[in-house]
Amino acid sequence: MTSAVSVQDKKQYHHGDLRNTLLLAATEMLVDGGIEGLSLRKLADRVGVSRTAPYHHFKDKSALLCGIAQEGFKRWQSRLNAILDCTELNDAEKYRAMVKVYLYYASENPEIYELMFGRTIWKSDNATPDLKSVAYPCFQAHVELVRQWQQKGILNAQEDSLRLAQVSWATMHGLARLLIDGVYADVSHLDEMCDCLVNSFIKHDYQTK
Amino acid sequence: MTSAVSVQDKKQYHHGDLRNTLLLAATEMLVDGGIEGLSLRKLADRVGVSRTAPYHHFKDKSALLCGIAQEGFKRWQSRLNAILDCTELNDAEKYRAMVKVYLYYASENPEIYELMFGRTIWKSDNATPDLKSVAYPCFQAHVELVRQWQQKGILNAQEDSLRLAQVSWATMHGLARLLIDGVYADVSHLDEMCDCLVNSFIKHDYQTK
DNA sequence: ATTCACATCTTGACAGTGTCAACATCAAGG
DNA sequence: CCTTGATGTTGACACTGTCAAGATGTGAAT
Repeated sequence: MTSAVSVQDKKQYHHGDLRNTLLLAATEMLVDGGIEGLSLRKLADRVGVSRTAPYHHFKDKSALLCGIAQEGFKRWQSRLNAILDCTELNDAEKYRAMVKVYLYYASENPEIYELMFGRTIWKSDNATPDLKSVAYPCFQAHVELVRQWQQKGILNAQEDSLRLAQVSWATMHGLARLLIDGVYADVSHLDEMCDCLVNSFIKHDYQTK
Repeated sequence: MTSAVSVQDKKQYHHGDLRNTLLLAATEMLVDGGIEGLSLRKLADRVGVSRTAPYHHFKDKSALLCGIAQEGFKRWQSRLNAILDCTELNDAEKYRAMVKVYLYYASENPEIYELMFGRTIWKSDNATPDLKSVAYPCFQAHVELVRQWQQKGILNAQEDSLRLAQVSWATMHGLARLLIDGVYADVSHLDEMCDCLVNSFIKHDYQTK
């Protein structure tokens, strides 16, 4: 019985799981307080560790934010897969469902969404290689989806798949930004806007709405 | 001839036109250096005035940024009007032209665009009343345009005008953000993306491309 | 013309930030 | 055992936005 109470009671010099603890606490602080309100010093304080301790786990503040964004991508991807794997939906319904889930995810996690796709990380190439290795395939998968939907006659097959993927993503992205930043749109009519979006891209035969 | 040389030579205690000078210099600093690189202190230094002088002309940093954004809205509106007033374009061509000019304006003035529509100002309601009085009518005008295009059969008349205005604006906005922030799109295929965007919204009879 | 009020500009100060350098502590392996 | 490297700590620096108090000039009213 060398140290029976050490796990809980003893304040240990080495934290043991600081990296994860930081990511978790930072995400919490992000939810209430926003990116602007998140400082490394307050974060360290909250976790009960010195100001510069985080620097042994993240190169700089930007790297920490990339870590949070990464987690955001994973959660989005699992939500997306849940839709694509759903056997009760046909392809057109899957497209509509994807759009709605995308926008609900964005409006429910505005700060994380900002990190995933905002200038904070991407402008001036602050993105970690790790983050890129999640973010890029995420879009590649969308391009592939668009291609399939085009083949099935749901999306306009005359357009180049990559361009259509960029434009359709941009529409979701733009709507998400307008909602999150509170410019020209708010969540009160989110469903209607989603339907309007889907109807604009989907071929008329499938506009079951 | 009381003070013939005073305008240029004398370093005066009172600047005389500080507000405009600040706006101008800040815009310059914004172009090279980005929002992150613009600090009130560096700005004041550059203009040759003390740190806190700007506070007599702008309530805080945010108010200064609002001033720049306001100027951005004015310039965008004049560009838009130039298109709408052009007699050589039919209505469908005007829509296509608007989209292109919007995206070129955004990609040519990324930092100003960020101020006009980005979270820096709009998140947490930092926008000046003055700014709002330019930004809101700007969207109202877009709604009205959409309504007219619907009546002329260019845009889908079955959709609610407001929703369609939000979604179509969101598409331009989203594309602009992807371009500016360097996520999933770059300017090298801007024209193609614009055409793809227009084709997605415009009725088939008018897709002259 | 003098005075008074006000707009404008200044210096000083404060709390906060990210990050580097130097040092302390501890776990693990030769 | 003792060295090595991962991890945590304190001190320091330069930078930020912003407030308070005082200096300076301008214009209007007396």
